[in-house]
Amino acid sequence: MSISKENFKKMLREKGLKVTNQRLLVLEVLADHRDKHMTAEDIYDLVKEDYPDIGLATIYRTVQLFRKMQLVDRINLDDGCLRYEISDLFDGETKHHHHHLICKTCGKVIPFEEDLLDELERLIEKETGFLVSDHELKFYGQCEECLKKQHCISGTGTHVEV
Amino acid sequence: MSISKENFKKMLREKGLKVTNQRLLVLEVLADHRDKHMTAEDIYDLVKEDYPDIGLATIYRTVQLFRKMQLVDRINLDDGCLRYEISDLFDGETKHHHHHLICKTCGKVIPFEEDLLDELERLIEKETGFLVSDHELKFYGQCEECLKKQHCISGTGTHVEV
DNA sequence: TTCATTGCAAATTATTTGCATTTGA
DNA sequence: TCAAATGCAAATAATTTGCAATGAA
Repeated sequence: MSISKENFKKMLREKGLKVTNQRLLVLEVLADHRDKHMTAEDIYDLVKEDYPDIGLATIYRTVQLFRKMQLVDRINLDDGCLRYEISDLFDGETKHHHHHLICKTCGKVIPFEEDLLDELERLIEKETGFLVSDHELKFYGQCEECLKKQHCISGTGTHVEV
Repeated sequence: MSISKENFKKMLREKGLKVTNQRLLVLEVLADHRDKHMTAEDIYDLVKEDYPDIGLATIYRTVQLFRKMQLVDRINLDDGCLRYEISDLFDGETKHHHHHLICKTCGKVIPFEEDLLDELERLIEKETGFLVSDHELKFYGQCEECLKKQHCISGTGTHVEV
């Protein structure tokens, strides 16, 4: 099951919510940046290019709404802000849920895909009765480059996309 | 390899750092609350009982130091604050690294132990060259009780220990 | 003595909220 | 028309930081 832009509009209307330019633009920006980890500020700056009057509060309210609609996932890379990415429910492209490898030295964030966790989810459901709907998995360590040059200019820990 | 209280003092001295009452008390509080997820505020309140003059900033600086010393792990349960627990390196008790099941309905946090991730860590190291030193895994969903009484008084989402 | 540490208060910063105004249905 | 949505500014709240005073070695 996949959600298209038209579906999205219908979903809003069905709930008595309104289709606004702001909502469409936020969705578009997120869809155009699949697999990037976007902060509210990042989204804000991009939407501003098309719609200079938008307010940051609207971005926050919109991603909250999208999260409830299961249109975006929130990720936390422990750098002091929350990040958002469009969910695999939107627009079909079957994207496996991925994990993040976070380099403690240079701050780089590397995505890693695999399905081993499905097995674990089933184990949890059997053993605890807890119904899993989502998960977040982060690995901390050192990336290949930083391992090579151990004398790597001791990084800032700032978020870096890969 | 396990770190004792004496080891801890030695580690500090070796680095030219000082053994203070505040540091000893924070360590003690954390050790006495294994498997609880303690906020800085929680630690602060408990240390205050023995040492009423301690400042909150000292708690923050101390857990930062302990993290660098690998004495505590930091966990993020997405409730707006960071939590700390003593690491399995301290005082021997072999505690498996555990994961957290977070109930979206009532906010309960259930620990879950297993070792499946070791396998995954080895896979990552082989495929990406990334050296994993730690991980954090959270599952979101609904706990058994909330599933039963779906009409569960729609929870606050506040952190609840189990 | 001397430099690391502390407590306090002020600063920082991501996110949320109140409210008057605007806008989609 | 009218409730939902927005932009703005102010509020919130966890964490960090500057600095003078304190304390461990």
